[in-house]
Amino acid sequence: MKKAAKLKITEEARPAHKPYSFFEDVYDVVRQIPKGRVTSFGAIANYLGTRLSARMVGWAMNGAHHATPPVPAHRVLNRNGMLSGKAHFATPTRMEELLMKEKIKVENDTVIHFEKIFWDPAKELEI
DNA sequence: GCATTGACGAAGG
DNA sequence: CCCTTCGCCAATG
Repeated sequence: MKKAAKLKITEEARPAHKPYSFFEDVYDVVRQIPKGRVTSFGAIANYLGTRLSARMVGWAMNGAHHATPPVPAHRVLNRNGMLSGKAHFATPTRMEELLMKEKIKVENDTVIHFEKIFWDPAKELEI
């Protein structure tokens, strides 16, 4: 489901009690990341058609905490496979722990074999 | 309403 | 190869 999220943002605005559709799109993609796999902000942004707005994906994750159903934000890393958002979790080690549970090895705040378990929505999901 | 700030990323020096 | 700058755009002061 590739849609003009960018346009919907400005159009639908946000009802406050409801998140931006762009955010929902991000959440939707993140929720579809297979267990044991990870992706990057850029990949998601690219899938949504806003390749140059990877920051927005990160910003979207800000609301992922109170999003329902829950969003596995720990599977989203920066392009280097680093746990850039671990500071935003309940505890600084929460993100790493969640990844470890999925057999994903983390070392020095970076996912090992990142390219190997990388999951590109634009490629794996729909095109 | 302008300025600053990001869970980013690519390009330039 | 490391560091800086710039683009992107919503949110916040």
